[in-house]
Amino acid sequence: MMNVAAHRFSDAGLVELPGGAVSIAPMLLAKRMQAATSRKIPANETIWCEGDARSHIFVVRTGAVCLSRTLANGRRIVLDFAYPGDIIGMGADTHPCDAHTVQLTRLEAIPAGAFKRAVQEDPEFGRQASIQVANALSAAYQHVVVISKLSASERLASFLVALSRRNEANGLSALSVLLPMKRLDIADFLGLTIETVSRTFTRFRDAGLIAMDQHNVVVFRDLPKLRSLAAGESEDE
Amino acid sequence: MMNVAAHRFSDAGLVELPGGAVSIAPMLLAKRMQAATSRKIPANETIWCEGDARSHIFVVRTGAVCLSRTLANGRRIVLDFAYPGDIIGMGADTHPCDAHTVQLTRLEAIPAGAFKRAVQEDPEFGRQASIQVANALSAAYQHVVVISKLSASERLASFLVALSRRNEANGLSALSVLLPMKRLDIADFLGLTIETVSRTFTRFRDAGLIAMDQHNVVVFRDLPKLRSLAAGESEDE
DNA sequence: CGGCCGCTTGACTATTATCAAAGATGGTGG
DNA sequence: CCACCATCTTTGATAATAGTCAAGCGGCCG
Repeated sequence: MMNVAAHRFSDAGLVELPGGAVSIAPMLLAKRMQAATSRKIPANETIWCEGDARSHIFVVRTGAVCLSRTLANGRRIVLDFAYPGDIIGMGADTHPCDAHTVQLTRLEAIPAGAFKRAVQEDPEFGRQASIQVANALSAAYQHVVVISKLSASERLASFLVALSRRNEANGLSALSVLLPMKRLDIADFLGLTIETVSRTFTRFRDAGLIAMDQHNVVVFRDLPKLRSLAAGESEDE
Repeated sequence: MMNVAAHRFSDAGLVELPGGAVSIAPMLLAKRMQAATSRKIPANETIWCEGDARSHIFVVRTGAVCLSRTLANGRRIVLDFAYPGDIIGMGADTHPCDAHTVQLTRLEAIPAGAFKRAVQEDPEFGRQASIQVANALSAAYQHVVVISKLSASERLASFLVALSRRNEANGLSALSVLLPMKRLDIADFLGLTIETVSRTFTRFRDAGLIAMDQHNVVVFRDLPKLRSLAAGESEDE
């Protein structure tokens, strides 16, 4: 239903995904935990850069991570956000994107070699990986849809609804969401500018679709309408 | 370097990919050919629809296939084009997109069951699949970049340059390309309208970047400039 | 030969980006 | 604890790019 690529939980245990974030079931993860070390990273810190050699696979424990690419002339694109439970840094030998924290974040770092070995030794592990990547690819396609065919309002609605659904999947309320990232990150994820994102938030508020006490807490006042917007079912067409 | 997702050849033999197209090495394909039947399909014919149960995996032999999604209100997005050598229709049990021919196309149809069995029986087969999907995901990310941050000219340049590189990879000239698909397909792939695509072709022609005798044959007159455009290195920034 | 389909071109509109500046917010040090 | 500063967000005015609406052109097929 949305663009936040990796935030789909599955009954599978595994994972693999070049640059994107993937969910991992606790038990299978636990099997590999002996090799992992924990790292605590402040907000707005770079975890790796595009082109860096991949040394570790990271599991997000707390906080949030932003995965992005930057073009020659400085234009930046956010490809995905990773939240607790997501795993990031898999795939090719060199990272295809930058990764930075958007708030204080705790990561488990699993050496790339150990992870690779685990995938090779356990065929089921590898099979589940394929499924996860296929899901991530579906999500990336959905991101293409959102960016290429939805208006500013529809894009922001789609972003908020995805966060709402994620809350729901985690047993939290679907009626409010926290926005750990900055407006710039949201804008670059949705292919908009910070001004347009800000104005759209204001319009949503004025239209009674959401309420915002602080600018990183959104309370939904008309979730059905937002969902309809997110699906591109707007009246104008 | 581009968005035409599946058009990356690798030394791997395999494949897997929800909706997208993937290249397959001739030899490994041959091993499975006994189960395949050939189909010849006219232009503008639907191969499958979004939501259909997946019955076969198809290998494109000649022609070209367009993979697309359509939103509730009719807006359409082209996710990928598939050319000879590409394999389409893998992934989930139901197709996540529509597929239609853009010209007379010959397909090899491999029953889904036979394909699945082959993947399960041969671990290396499955491992290569993961790699292919990872590549497809990288390409999808690149598509996101193109659509969210490039101007109309840059998007079209990126499309043309990708076709040029594909020719090159196939031992053909990089200096001209054929466009088997309609303007609408190009527009929906690049997140533009047919009018904008048409105007951009005209501007490229007027600027001496390309020559076009027929509207489906493009001859490059300034490939370096086009490549620079495609990379988003335009002077205006 | 005629009609249809797809491509091109033109005039105008609209959405979003850009440029600019004024509030918030949060953290730091006095 | 408060004040200040840097950073982020919001708001406003204007501009530019691409979309929309409309019409004309051209080739292809019946």
